[in-house]
Amino acid sequence: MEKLAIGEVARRAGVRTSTLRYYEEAGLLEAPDRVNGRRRYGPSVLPRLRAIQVAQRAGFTLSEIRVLLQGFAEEGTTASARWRELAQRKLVEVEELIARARGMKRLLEEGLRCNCLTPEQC
Amino acid sequence: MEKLAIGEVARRAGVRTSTLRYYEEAGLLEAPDRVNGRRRYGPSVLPRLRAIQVAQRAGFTLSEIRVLLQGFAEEGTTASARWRELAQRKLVEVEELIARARGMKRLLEEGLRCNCLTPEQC
DNA sequence: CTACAATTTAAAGCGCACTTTAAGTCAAGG
DNA sequence: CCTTGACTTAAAGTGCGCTTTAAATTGTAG
Repeated sequence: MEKLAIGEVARRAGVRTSTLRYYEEAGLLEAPDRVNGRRRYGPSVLPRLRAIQVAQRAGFTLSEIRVLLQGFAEEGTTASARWRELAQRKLVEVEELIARARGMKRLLEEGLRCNCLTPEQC
Repeated sequence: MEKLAIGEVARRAGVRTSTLRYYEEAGLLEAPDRVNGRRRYGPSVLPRLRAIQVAQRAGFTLSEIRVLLQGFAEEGTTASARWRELAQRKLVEVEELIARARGMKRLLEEGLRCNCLTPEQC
């Protein structure tokens, strides 16, 4: 039997059981089978969780990831087309984030070079 | 008379009146004088608000900014020494942020180059 | 059999930076 | 006089991604 209990999935994926229930609630994971009321996951949940983690590292929010992982395409839109579109948009956001962070860095370095007594007078 | 009503301060600083009350509550702004129960701000609130905005753009949280703006130094610590210390630490954080964002960017670009059908198989 | 560990649920809590709401006060203008 | 608009307060709400709590139930080991 390759059905995994929630604790086992959590252990293997490196998340908490509460996170798995939360993801289910949030529509990121399908509701798994139940045995005596307990969740029993098929092994495919593990790559799915890895995909979620990768997408999170790429800066997607959970609700964006939910859209990314949805199986059905709208009118002639494949999953990969949807992914491409979202990734393209996210890339712009991430580039903006980098630009903002560089701005912060410059501000901080300037602030450190400047000899003002308080930031207010700077 | 150079005393400003809260709405005037908000307009000039580009924030909401609720934000000003919130900053007061949070210890970022001193409680101003009152006339008939209404707040009357001296003009020095404007540079202070600008300082807060600059610090926010530099990535400081409000509670860090509160510390930054505190007039009193601990034992032989001047305001600028405290600022330097916090700025130094924040610089490290910002550099980490930039590194993470670059990681995201790489992930996204790789994902866009790859021809997987779904992120799960990628 | 009994104790323990894992599981279940719904609901609340958290940290951040505010915003919104509701109900009330007050001054100036028409 | 009456409306309008700016102001007051305390308390609750927002969005995000979870975590924590409480109380109940079940499977397993000793």
